[in-house]
Amino acid sequence: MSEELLELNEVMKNRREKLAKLRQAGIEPFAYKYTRSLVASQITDDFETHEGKTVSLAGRLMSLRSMGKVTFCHIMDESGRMQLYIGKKQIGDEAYEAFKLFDIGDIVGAKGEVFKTHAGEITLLVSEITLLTKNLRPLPIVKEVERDGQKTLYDAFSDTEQRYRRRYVDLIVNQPVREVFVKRSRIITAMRDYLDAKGYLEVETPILQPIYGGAAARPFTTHHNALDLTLYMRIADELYLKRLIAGGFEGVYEIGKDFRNEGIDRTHNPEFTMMELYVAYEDYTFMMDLVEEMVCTIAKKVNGSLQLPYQGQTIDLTPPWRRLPLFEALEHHTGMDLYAKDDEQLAAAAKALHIPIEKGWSAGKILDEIFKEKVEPNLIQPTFICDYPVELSPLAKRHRQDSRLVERFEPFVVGREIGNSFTELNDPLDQRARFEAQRAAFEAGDEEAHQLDEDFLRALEIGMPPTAGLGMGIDRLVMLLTDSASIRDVIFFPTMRPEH
RNA sequence: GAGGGCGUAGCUCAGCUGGUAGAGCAGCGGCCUUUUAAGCCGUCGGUCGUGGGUUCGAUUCCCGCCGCCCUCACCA
Repeated sequence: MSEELLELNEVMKNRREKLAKLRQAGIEPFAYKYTRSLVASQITDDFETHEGKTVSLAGRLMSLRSMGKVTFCHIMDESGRMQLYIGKKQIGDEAYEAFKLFDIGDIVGAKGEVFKTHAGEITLLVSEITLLTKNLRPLPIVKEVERDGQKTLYDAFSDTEQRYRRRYVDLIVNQPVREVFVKRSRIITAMRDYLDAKGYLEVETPILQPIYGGAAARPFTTHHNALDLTLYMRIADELYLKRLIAGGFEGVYEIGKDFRNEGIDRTHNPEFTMMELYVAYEDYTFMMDLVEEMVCTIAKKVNGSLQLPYQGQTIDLTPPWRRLPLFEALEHHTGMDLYAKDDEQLAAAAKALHIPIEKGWSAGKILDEIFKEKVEPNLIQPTFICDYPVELSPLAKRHRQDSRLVERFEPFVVGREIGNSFTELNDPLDQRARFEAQRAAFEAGDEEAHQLDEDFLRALEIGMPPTAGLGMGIDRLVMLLTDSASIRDVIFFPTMRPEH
């Protein structure tokens, strides 16, 4: 403790001294409870009703302006801010002396009468101020001034590293950050409401899995001691949810974290939130309609509009969204017909388009690369790209009109994939063959190839009805609907290296 | 993993071609009973991310390391 004190800066030492002084004066600096009658916005939203009434509020001290015998300050609760007028005359000499030991960052309870100052600000004329929690570590002091309706921030807490590492501070001093996370919560609620209203059942499936599957990705590996067993953090929910469809549920969804052992950037975090939905007796065209309707329902609920600004662009979610077969999209953006071409022909095409590829890449991989370079960046307005090559989609059912393709689509917005969907492969023999092909790819060095899941095949052999499946990246959807540039801005605690 | 940028007081930032650091806010001490980036006077506060090197002398130049951001690669 004494060693720790040596490291404290003066401000922090000072606060601890005040803490001791308060205790000496018989004031407990960490209260047990405070009963408040209202929150700040209830008063500011309806001043007439509350004017002259005595109310009690609780919140964090965000500013202090002492004029001697009178101090003005603002407290902030979850709903907003309220100015307090604290006068020696009103609260008494002894209480005013104690109040001088309060700091910005303290959490207080305030009881008083609602009035408006000469300057016109709704204020609490405090008769009783109670310390609820003493702040021992100074907060960044952000000052906000409004001139001609324009808000200017002074000394904003803006260091991204500090903001992500100390999100609790970020949330206190940066109001827009709080709003993003409130909206995130509302988006997920709206999605759940939509799916529940359709009669689908929300379920939970294992996060720790002995065989990881459902996507092409490298997993996190862990170990169960009692079973002496290697387990993987799931990279997708897919194979378990489809077992549930085989088990007789006709519509199931899960919202939860997936984990992929990959790099971190603006659109990727190692743990991220995914919604997966499976509906029996439907196919991917059904799922396209559903995605359109669901995203629009959510957008209307949380933003009140189908038009939304994203990083300087305007996105219009109004259905119907463009539906574009992959090879048409490729032809449109490259001027080349790339359908049914072999590895060599595609390699030549890539070369002609100045897209670097590596030796030994499969046709699917080259197509994927050309797509990413030439098509994806152009998919600004919502677009369904559909009908992918079969080798890229080992869990999707072959296209009913073209066995080289699968019935699959991915919704794109602002040049970014926000989901993935297909008519699910329910032919266990074809599924086994696809797994075998994946095993071959893995043995050839593709670390992200799917693993063969014998039990999943067993479920398909029992019989899974025709089924439509969907995965949606919740974080990316939240980014879109909150105009956030980085996935870190929509995840409370993004993955970071430890500080020391 | 590669390339680029950044890291100075609690917060936001200055610090030119090397001479051991400044401002505003916050803090502390005053004055002040309707202020609102309150004001005025005074004052405290920094192993300049970290470890080496060059130099009489390094926040400044060089190298290693740590962390963050951006771009690329990998991926959703």
